[in-house]
Amino acid sequence: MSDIERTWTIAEIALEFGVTHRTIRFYEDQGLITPERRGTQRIFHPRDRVRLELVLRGKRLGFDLGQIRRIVDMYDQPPGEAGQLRYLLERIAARRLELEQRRHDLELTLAELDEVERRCRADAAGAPKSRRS
Amino acid sequence: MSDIERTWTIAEIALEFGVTHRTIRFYEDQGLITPERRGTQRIFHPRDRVRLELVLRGKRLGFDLGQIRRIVDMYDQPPGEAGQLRYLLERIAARRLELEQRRHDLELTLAELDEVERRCRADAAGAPKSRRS
DNA sequence: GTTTCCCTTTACGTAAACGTCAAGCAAATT
DNA sequence: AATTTGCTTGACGTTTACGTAAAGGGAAAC
Repeated sequence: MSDIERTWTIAEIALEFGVTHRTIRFYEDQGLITPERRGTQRIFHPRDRVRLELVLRGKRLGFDLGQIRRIVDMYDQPPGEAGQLRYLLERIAARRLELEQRRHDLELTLAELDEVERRCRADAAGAPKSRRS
Repeated sequence: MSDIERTWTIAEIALEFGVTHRTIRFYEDQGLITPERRGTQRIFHPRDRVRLELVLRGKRLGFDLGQIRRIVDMYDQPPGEAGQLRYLLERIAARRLELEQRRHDLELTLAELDEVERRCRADAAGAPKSRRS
């Protein structure tokens, strides 16, 4: 009776997330997503959607697919032994450092954009005749 | 005595700006810089330095070389040419949107890292299989 | 039963931004 | 003169993230 777990086809996923079939199959090749196979067809479950979401966000953040895979792999680690947990914590810490560095660069870039835009608008407004560097 | 206009060699420029010779020649191929040629050698004038500076800043801001080319070309054109300024402002606005999306993604990711870490620590405390200090 | 779709795999192609030889000129030094 | 040093021009190689075409399966529609 219930949609205990809806599933999606590759076309639906591609449309919804704004990527092509090729992209999705490529991500599967890279081990970023692992949709179920019914015969030869791919069946996408909610967890595949979550992972794809993470992948796309990682891309927007400017990570390459290798790094993205390491990131998404962190999310469904089996709660394992203490050693593994410590290792995971280490990687989380490292990733956080990276992200915070990135955030810093981002702020710098936005500030520089503001500055360029400011000068640009000054040029546009200030009856420009000649300019010095 | 009259350093009325100092010039630089490709090696000096490369060292100073932290790029390789290959990069500089590539930028020349792309029409981003046009150093003087004395015989077969390249002679860099202050204006080449200015343009290279613009190129590198554009790269830091995340523009591709095609966009950068349009931007640095503005440098030689009648200052304040309305169309060109508008183009630059458009690119800046678009880039800012991307960066702000990125900042949002960053916050989400950092928050999720916190969450993963929290669960991870709960696991470590709740089901300790081995102890280590 | 055949056409129509959607999906599949395999495989080669592409673009950006250089890297990396290879081979050679030209001035400076020995 | 010979060597070294710095610069030059091709020209092919590299990586990432897919695009694109070829060839075909399986089921649903006609």
